[in-house]
Order: sequence, then C-alpha cells, then structure tokens
Amino acid sequence: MSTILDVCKLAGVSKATVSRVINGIGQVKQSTRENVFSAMKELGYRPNRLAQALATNKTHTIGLVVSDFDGIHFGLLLKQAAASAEFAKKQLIVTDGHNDPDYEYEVILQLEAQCDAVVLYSRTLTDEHIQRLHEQLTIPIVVLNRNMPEQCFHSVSFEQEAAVTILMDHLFEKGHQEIACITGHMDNPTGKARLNGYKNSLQAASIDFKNDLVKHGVYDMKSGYQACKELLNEGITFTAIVAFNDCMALGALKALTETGINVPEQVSITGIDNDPVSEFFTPRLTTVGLPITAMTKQAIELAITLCDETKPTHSYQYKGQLIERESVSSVYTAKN
Amino acid sequence: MSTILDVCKLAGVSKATVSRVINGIGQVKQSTRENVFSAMKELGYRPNRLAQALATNKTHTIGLVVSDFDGIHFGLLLKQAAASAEFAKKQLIVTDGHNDPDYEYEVILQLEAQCDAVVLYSRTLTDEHIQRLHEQLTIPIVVLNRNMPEQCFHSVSFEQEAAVTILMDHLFEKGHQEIACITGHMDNPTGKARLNGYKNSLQAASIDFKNDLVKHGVYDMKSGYQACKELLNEGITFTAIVAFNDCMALGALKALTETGINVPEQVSITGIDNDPVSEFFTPRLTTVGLPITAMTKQAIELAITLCDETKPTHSYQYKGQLIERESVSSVYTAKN
DNA sequence: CTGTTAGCGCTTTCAG
DNA sequence: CTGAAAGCGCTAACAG
Repeated sequence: MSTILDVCKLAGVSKATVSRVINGIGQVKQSTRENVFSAMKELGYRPNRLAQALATNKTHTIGLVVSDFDGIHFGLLLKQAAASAEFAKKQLIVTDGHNDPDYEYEVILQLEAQCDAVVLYSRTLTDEHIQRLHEQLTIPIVVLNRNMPEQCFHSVSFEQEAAVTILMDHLFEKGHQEIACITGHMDNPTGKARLNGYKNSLQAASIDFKNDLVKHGVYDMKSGYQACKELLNEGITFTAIVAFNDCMALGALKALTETGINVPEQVSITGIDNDPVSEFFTPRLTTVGLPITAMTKQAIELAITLCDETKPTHSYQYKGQLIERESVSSVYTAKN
Repeated sequence: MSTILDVCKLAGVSKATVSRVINGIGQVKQSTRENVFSAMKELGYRPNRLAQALATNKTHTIGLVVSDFDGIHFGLLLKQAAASAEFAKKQLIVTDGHNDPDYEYEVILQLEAQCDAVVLYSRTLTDEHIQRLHEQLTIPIVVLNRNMPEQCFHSVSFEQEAAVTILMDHLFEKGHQEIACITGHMDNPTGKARLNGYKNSLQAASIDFKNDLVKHGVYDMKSGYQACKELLNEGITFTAIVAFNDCMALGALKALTETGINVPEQVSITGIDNDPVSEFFTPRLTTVGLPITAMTKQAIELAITLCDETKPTHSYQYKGQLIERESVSSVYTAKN
C-alpha cells in the first residue's frame, strides 16, 4: 500500500498539496492537480482512512450495539441499519453485548474513538446505565426501542402496551371474553409493557385476570407451539389467543391445527410484528404491524445527522397498526 | 476523552511506561504499574483504538462485503458473522456493493487499511475481479459461497448443482416424471448452477426438458406464488415442483392450496435452504438444507486465522442434505 | 498557489 | 526497570 509520501515523490509536491487534491479543498493549480491525480492513479493510491480519522477526529462511522445477536428483530434491524448507513456513505460497526450489561457498557465506551455516533438497541442496560453513558460519552447516542423516562436522550421507540391493547379491543369487539396470552421473555421492559397491555385491557373490560390463561414463550415458533399445547393439555377454555409475536402465534396455530381445532372457527389467534411469512400461512394471521424497519431507518438517520450538528433531543414514537386478516372470527358465528 | 498523556502526567511516568502497562508487555515495577492503573482508572482512560491501529498496523477488525443487503441469506449470514467475530473479540465492519461490481470493487479496496482480513459474499464480481483484488490487496480475502475455478483463494462454498440433483433424484424415486421448476435470479452462478442441476438430472433420467415447466422467480414467497399460478393458468401438467428455495416453494404451496389442489396428494413440492419456517407450514416442507450459518462461521473463522498467520489456500465445500418431510408423496399412491 | 511544521494518540526501538 | 525520540499516514494552520 502506497502512502501519501509516495505520491509526493512521484508528483514532486508536498504532502499539503496532495492532501488538498485528495480532499478537494484549497487552491491548487490545475496542472499540478492533474499531476497529483495521475501519480495517485499510477500508484493505486488510496488514502488511509484510519490516519484521516485520527487527524480529523471524524470517522464517518456509526456504531450499532445490540444486547444480543439472537434478538428476534436482529435480522431486519441490521439489514436496515446497514442499508441506511451505506446510503449516507457511512460505515457501520456492529457489536453485541453478550447479554451482559457490564460488558455492553464497556463495549459502548470502546466505540467512542471509532464512531461519530452510536445507536443502541439494548435490553439489558438499565436506565441509569444509559444515563451514565450519556454523560460519559463525547459522541451522541440514539436509543432504539426504549421509552426513556426523561426526554434527555434521542430515542426511537414503539408503544408496546398499545400494541396489545389494539389486539384485545379487536377481540372484544368480536365478542371474545376468554382470551389466552402467550408472552415473550418477561425480564425486560418490552415483555412487561405488553403484559400490562393484556391486564389493563381485561380490567378496562371488567374481565377477571386468570393466571392460567397466560403462558410464557420466548418469541420463537417452538415456544408458541408448546405454550399452546400446555393450554390445551390443562383443559383451560379459551376462544382466542393473543401471542406477543407472530412466530409464537404461528406456533400456536400449528398446535391447534394438529389437535384438530379449527382456526378461526373454534379459536381465534393474533400476533404482533406483521412478519412477512404471516401472510402465507392458512389462515393468514391477523396481527399488529411493528415497523422495525422504519424505526431503524429513523434511528440511523438521526445518528447520522447528529454526527455533524447537535439537535435538541427528541423522542420518536411509533404506534402499531391492526392488520386484519383471517385468523380471527366472531365468537357468535363461531359458537355453532 | 483523556489521552495517554493525561495518564502520564497523573502517574508521573512516560508514555512508554503507560504503553507497557496497557499492553502488559515489558518489565514494569509493580508499584509503578499500580500507579498507572489507578491513574487510568481515575481518568476513565481508554486507549484510542484508531491510534493503536495506526501505530501497530493491526486493526482487530474483519470486513464483510456483500453485493446487496437484500440477499436472501443476508440476515442469517450477518448474524453469524457478527457472532463469530465477536467471539474472537474482533470487530466487524459491514458494507454492501450496491449490486454494482465497480463500486463493490472500490469498497473492498477502501477496507484495506481498516481491516486485517475481508470476507466477500459477492454475486456481482467476476472471477477476474476477484483475481485482481487478490493481487492488489495486502490483506487476506476469503470468498464465501462461490466456487472459484482455480484454487488460488481461500473459499467456502456450497455445491449448488448437487442440491437440485438430490431433490430430483428423490422425486424420481417417488415416481415423478413431470417436474416443474421455479428458479431464482438467473443472472448469477448460483441460479445457473441450480438450473443445470435440473437439466442434467432430467437428462440422466432420459426425460425431455420442457421449457414450459420452468418459471423464474426471485427467491421470495410472492414470486413463488406467482410462478405457480402461471403454471396452473397455462394448464401445464406436472406432479411435482422443484423450487430453488423454501420461500418460493411455500409461495407455490399457497397457490396450490388456494386452487384446491392438495399437497402432496396431487402435487409434491420441494425447496432448498431448510428455512426455519418450513417446518411450521402444513404440510411440512421437504427440502435440502443449506448450511449458511456453518459456512459463514467457517469463513469468518478462517479470516480471523489469516489475520495472524498465513495458510495454504483451501476450498471448503459444503454439500446439502435432503430433509424429508411431508410435502412429497409417491405418484403411485397419489394417482387414485 | 505551495511548502513547512506541528500535531492526532499510540507503539517501539534504543539508551541508560 | 524507565524515558527520549522517531514514526504510523494524514490534516491543518501559517508563512511565503
């Protein structure tokens, strides 16, 4: 790899001049500019970005930190993040926190010299962690999918509780009263918020909460399948299932179908996410769309903006939309 | 952000000494080491990785370049790449080539100073491109999912043609003769190799190739659905469908089911990939597993090894395995 | 319009 | 065991 000095020698000019033509700034005589260009070309010269970054304190890189690479939305998130970054000609450095808050905290601090901004999709860091990071870091940070209590961060989040409420209201409208619930992990704000949505909806409808009706899954099809099997085996009656994501809803669908129970005639099912595959199952799944792609785009673009200018902190809130398909029917028509 | 100089002042030592304790090399008196440590801690000092990289010419990062972020395997690939890199305490820089060979070529060259090795998952670069890169680059490169003609590169690939052959043989065994084919993109080696698999299998079985039986999809469910619709609308007879991936097979399944055609009683369907969802459709899809995760792991680990030592080039070849489920039945039992 | 001179933050001989 | 000094490749005043 040739360096700027090689170009200097070949073109017979100083480093400053070469630097000027590389960056297209300052005044350079047309003829010498051409000289330099042809020298660069002849050598296959390419400026060393590391050196540029060190000298300018600008890396043109965005850091993306997630708690864990197994997260359910990781694929789409990463895809959109990579696309948005690329579009703005920024590089992307991707890191995970091994699901360990302390490790994750360290990782973020490490990123400081290597990025112009960080997007954080964390499910292990506490609010205080994030607060401390915010104070300690000299680069801006955007928190994705997390409702921060105080609006002192840039954040992009989803109304988790409302997503379930939308589903419950839809089910109530169709006359359902006995609604089973398949949750996701309960050790993080998302799971808790969604369960609150379930409980509060029941309360608002004056229906008693029954512990037997709620089973815990881990957001994959298998756990949805198993949760539903349990429900069935325990002989609990229910006319509908609210699953905390599409995968588990689809797993439950499989369990029901296997058992000879018709969906939606005998049991209605709903999910959350609007996973692309949900449309291809039979019956097509009714769900609440979670715009993870749009949210990620927003977060990365915000981070990119913050690289160059400071903006007052703002919290972008996304709300889910009901996508009605064929996995829910009215209890009244279903009864017979 | 404090620098090494701040630590020097606070601890009352020179840069060299601080550097020694940072890296744990050379001889440092226990007491001064402790001094330095506490100074670092007090300042919240963290070495600047960029500066370290510039000074040592070691970046501890792996570059991953894909042609396009929309690739069908991109999600899993990225996930595994990120995980493997993280495991080895390497950073990952992810970039795409906008599906443009020239751009992609440039991007890879840019990465040279920022990475210790590059993994390339390209569908636009020609073999000569890769050859030129290989000569031009001072860092090692691992080519993923690409059979290179000469074994002069490190590569990890999948036997594309064999995957289809396995499926065809399975179908022949079950008595199928009229086998429709839903391909993927035909502008790259993968699509071409798979189609060759289809054609060669037919030839080996002395069955004429009929152009009407092959429809082109783009690897997503929708295109599989449409391709199957076309087949149906054109009134072509077939007893089985070989789709070039699971998504399209599942789309075709949907089209068939909608039309009131039973799978596998009337038509058998097979895919490629062993997508996790394939198991949750009814009937569960028979497919050939494509170990993209294992392949990615292999590629990244190889790249990481190459950061520190040179190895003779080797080509790792992965072969698909038939995963028999319920979407294929024998024509003989199906006839009635 | 161009060159000189300091750095950016860290590593690494080489003396002592 | 420790420090001085040179250097990684590039940028950025400041002179001229």
